[in-house]
This record gives sequence, structure tokens and C-alpha cells, in this order.
Amino acid sequence: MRKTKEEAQKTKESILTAALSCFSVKGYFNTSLDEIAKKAKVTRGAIYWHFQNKSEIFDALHDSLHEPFIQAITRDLETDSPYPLQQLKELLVKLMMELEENTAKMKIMRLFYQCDYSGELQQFKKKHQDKKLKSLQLLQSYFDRAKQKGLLVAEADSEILTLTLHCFIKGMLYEFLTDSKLLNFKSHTEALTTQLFMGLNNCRSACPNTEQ
Amino acid sequence: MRKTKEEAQKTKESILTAALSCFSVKGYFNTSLDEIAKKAKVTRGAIYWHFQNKSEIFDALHDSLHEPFIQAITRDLETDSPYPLQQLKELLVKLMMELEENTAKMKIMRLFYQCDYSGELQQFKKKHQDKKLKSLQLLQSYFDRAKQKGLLVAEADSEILTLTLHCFIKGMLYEFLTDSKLLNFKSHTEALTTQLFMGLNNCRSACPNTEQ
DNA sequence: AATTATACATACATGAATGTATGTTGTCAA
DNA sequence: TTGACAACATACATTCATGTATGTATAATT
Repeated sequence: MRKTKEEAQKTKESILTAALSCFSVKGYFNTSLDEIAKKAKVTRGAIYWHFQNKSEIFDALHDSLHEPFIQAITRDLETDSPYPLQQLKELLVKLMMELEENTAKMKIMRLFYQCDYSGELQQFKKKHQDKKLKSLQLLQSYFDRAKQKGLLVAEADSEILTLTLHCFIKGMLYEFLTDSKLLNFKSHTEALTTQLFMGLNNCRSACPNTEQ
Repeated sequence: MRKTKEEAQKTKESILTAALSCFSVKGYFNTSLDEIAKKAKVTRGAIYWHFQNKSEIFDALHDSLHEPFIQAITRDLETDSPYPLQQLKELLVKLMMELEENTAKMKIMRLFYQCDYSGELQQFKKKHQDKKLKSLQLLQSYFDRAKQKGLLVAEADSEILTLTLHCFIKGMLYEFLTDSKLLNFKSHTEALTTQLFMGLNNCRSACPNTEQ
């Protein structure tokens, strides 16, 4: 019953997708390894061969989500738009729209927004928060660029702006992911983000009278 | 070993606070009724006398949090300020500040932000979402008033404004509650909220040139 | 003052999940 | 081609939480 290396890799991935499916239906703490095994059509023995325990599956899923996100921002930052905030807004709307079509990603995100890092998951809390900090630093560089280009009023604090944006995104995603009725991707993403940027974008052109 | 009615009420409350304490340390799904009982210095028998099961304790905690929130808004709406958005902003900042000093409330909120409504908690998801909707309607009335008073531009959509604000609050609270390092009540609450309202407040006086 | 129902504590039965130990089969390397 | 080890499956032991059934003392009721 030994399998080829590629086959083994396939079963590992099937375990991950089965776990995600179970988690998104019954939640992390309410799914047993046996349920995951049955969904993946293996036994618990296979899971214990590929992972140490359930929490390691959890962490593996987080990795698969965050890396592409960081990369998307990093790549976008390579182009130096004359209007960094416009660029940022478009990137965010684009990422949100992509999210809607990628149900697997939505399930993973929902998992991390809803779970509490208690019990066996405590060990990952700091690690995952550090990843978040990294992405925040990337976001801030958009505001820094805008300021350098003189697009923001002098008093604007790029850190405050970043945090405000971050809180908004977090809340919007939270609502998208946990309450399917309140927000609607197609009709609200663009409208809400535009509304927010109206404030973040406290620039001279938007309010020409406030300066000069 | 029978107790007086008031004594019984006290044990019920001690069970609730013990449960909250346990939940905030180990999470809902990782605390057993026996742990709660020990913390409250009773036995599981006492818990099963006062509550049907663990999830009913969870729901009782939610009630104790949301009712005062609704009441605070309702009472604030009784005074008809000439500047409704200013009034709203001040109320929000005030509520956030109060939150910081009320560690019990913070623990309850953290519980509901982090938990996933799966397993035995599914039954409460809709109920709790309906409560949220109610509070959203209350918030929207601030924007409606602002519009009636001619403080918003004609295109402003009070629903979009409310949702944007809601997402921001949600995200800010989420960060406050789950990541103690990122945000700081004293220094950030006012700054971020002010920043946000700069955008929500898309009124004539802020940008006199856009109208008339 | 006797009775009853309350407010629990104790005891028990059950089930479910975990981790590990061990078995088995096939692959790959030499 | 044949060990040796990889990739699991199976079996077992243990723990632990839940729900319920039952016991009990005492406050409240009459």
C-alpha cells in the first residue's frame, strides 16, 4: 500500500482541501480528524503521517492564503503610479473582486476571521499577527508615496491613514465573510471603498480651498 | 442545601462571570462545563440547573452586552443636535473609551468577534445578526438627520455612509480586541475616527466649492 | 408543622476524540 | 532482487466531556 511520492503529495493536498471544507462547515474546533479523513477518503493514519495534529493543518492553510496576498501588493508596488492612492484603491477593489470568485480563499479567510486563537491555536497567534504587520507596512508605502508627490495635505499622517484604511478593510471583509446578507460584493465593494477614500484622500485637489 | 432566591440568583451570576473568564482565556469550545463550575465554586449540577447547556450561557452573555449598546444610542438620539455627525462621532469615541475601562465588556466583545458560530452556536447566528441590523438602523438615522438639515451633499447615500462607518468600527474594534499591540485606545480612537469622519462628512462646509 | 418544591451535589452511563503502537504493502535505492 | 523504508491502515488505550438520573438539605408554602 505504499504510494509514489507524487501520489503522497496528492493525498496531502486532498487532506488540506478536505480539512478546509470541514472547517468551513462545522468550524475548526467542531471537526474531528476522523471527519477530515473520511472526507479525504483516507484514515486518520494518513493525516498523522503528513501532519503532527489538527493545528498544523490550520497553520498550513494560513500560509497558503497570506503569501499570495503579500506578493500581489509587492508586485503592484513595482509600478510607480502618479496617483498612488488611486492605484491603491483600484488594487483593493480588484483583490476583493477576485476574492468573490475564489470560494476556497473565501473559506480560508472566513476561517481566520472567525476562529479564536485559543487552546492549541495560541501558538500561531503571534506568527499570524506578524504577517499582518508586514502587509500593513506595504500598504503604508502607498500613502508615503502620495505624500512625497505632494498629494496629501501637510498634516496628513501616513500611519493614521494606513490604520484607518486597515480597520475599514478588516471590517468590510469581516462582514462580507460572516454575514452574507448585509454586504454584497458587486454593489458595495466599490461604493464603500470610494466613500472611504474620499476621506483618506484629503488632498488639495479634492478640497482646493483648504490650502493655497 | 437549598438556598434563598437571591442566593440562587447570585450563583447564576457567578456562573456567568466564571464562564466569561474561562471563555476569554481558553475560548468557548475549549472550556468545559467542569472548568466553569470549578471557577464559580459550584458543581456542574448547578450549571445544569440554571442553564440548559453551554451554548445558553453564551447567548446570555450576548444579551448582557448588546442591550446597553442599543440603549445608549437610543438615548443619545433623543437630543437633536444641530450637527448630527459631530454628535455621532462623539458618541462613538465616548463608547469606545468607556469600553477600555470595562474589562468585562471587552471580554464579552472579544468572545463574539473571535468565535465562529458553528456547531451548537449556529442557532444563535441569525439572532445575533438581527440585533446588529437593529443597531445599524439606529446609526443610519444620524446620517438621515444630517441630510435633512442640508449638511450633506445631495448625492450622499445615507445607507452607504452607514455601512462604511460600520465596517470601520467593526474593523477597529476587531483590532482593539484581538491585537493589543497594533492599536491603542487612548492615542488611536480619536485620531482614526476623526480621519474617517473627514470622509463621511462630505458636506458643504468642508468642501464649499463642490456645491453652490 | 408538615409538605413540597427548590437549588443544588453526587454518581453514573455513554460516546467521542486523541495519540500511539503496530501491522501491511508497495516503492525505491543499492 | 532484496532489504529497508515510506505511506499509509488498523487496532488499542486513555482521557475527557456531556447529559441525565438520583440524592439531599432547606427555604417557602399551607
